[in-house]
Amino acid sequence: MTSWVLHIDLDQFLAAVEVLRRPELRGLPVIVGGDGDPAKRGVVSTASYEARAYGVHSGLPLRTAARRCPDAVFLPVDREVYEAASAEVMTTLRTFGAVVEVLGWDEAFMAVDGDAPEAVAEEIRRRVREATGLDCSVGIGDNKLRAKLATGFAKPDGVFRLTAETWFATLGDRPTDALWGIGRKTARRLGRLGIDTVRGLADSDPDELAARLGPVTGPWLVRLARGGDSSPVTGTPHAARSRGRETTYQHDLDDWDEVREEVARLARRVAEELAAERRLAARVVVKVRYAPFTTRTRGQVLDEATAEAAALERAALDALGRFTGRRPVRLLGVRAELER
DNA sequence: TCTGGGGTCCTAGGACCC
DNA sequence: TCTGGGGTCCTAGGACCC
Repeated sequence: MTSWVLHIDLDQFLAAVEVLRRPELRGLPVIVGGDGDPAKRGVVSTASYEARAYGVHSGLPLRTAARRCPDAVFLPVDREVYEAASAEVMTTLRTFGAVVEVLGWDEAFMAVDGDAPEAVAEEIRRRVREATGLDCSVGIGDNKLRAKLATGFAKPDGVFRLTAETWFATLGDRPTDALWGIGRKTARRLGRLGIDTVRGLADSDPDELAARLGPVTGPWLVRLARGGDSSPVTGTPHAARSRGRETTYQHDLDDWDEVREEVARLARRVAEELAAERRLAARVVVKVRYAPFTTRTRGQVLDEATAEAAALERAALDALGRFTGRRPVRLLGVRAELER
């Protein structure tokens, strides 16, 4: 009996949920992001396939999206609705009796045994569609990494299998940032070392890369390019290591009294959430993003672990006091690192 | 391209200790 | 007193992902 990993990924999730409750939007370019006003600061969370045809994608500033696709329907992010839809999908996946590892709102891994993973994948897609009205794609792999990457080839609304045998034929000539964990910056660093493709990275010397990119990162990158991944699919959700809140202001704050007030407010909000989850903060980190987008952080260790609002507020304000710059601020954040 | 908000993990450098 | 080397811990920053 063969063991398989399936990676399930909902297609254009946020946009698809919005179309479900407003069927008249079907077939239109739909862009979900920020508070739905493309004139404001914010980015695209999800664009429907119709909107993607205009070059709109996740992470694109809303203003730019509006310029590229002026006829799009812009909608605000509605967390609760997506969380509910996501929960329904995950419940459906659990009806298979396999281990399900949730990876966020719209993704999950499943560990499946047998000789017909494609049949299981199609059955998953059928049940999800029936229960929720949502389409998903399924990647099949002999480990999590290959299953995850397979999904990119399965989309939209399909199934794709990627194994050790087909790895290099499928991905060998692709740029290194096709891999899960390599982004633009790392791809450019690798490029400067003469490594441009997945195959090139796979053929690199792990020790050489360790010396240049770090003792853990170097060898890990080579393993990644070879498709190696021995991490298990785990159903046990792991406890959060940190909890935070941050806000980008529509207009920069230049009054430092207001900055202090906002940091205190964010700290109290984090404290509320910690108390509700019965977790304690060990350290508080304040983040300040100045108007030209330079970001600085300062941390403050707590005398004892706590979820008390007054203590978190005091620590956050202490940390804020250690910032030297008094330039206009576009974002403030407070994050609690939790006691293990 | 005027760039969200929620996270996680790794690295470099300094402090400190023997 | 111009001074080594190794280990460990902490902090700030960076990269990445959804």
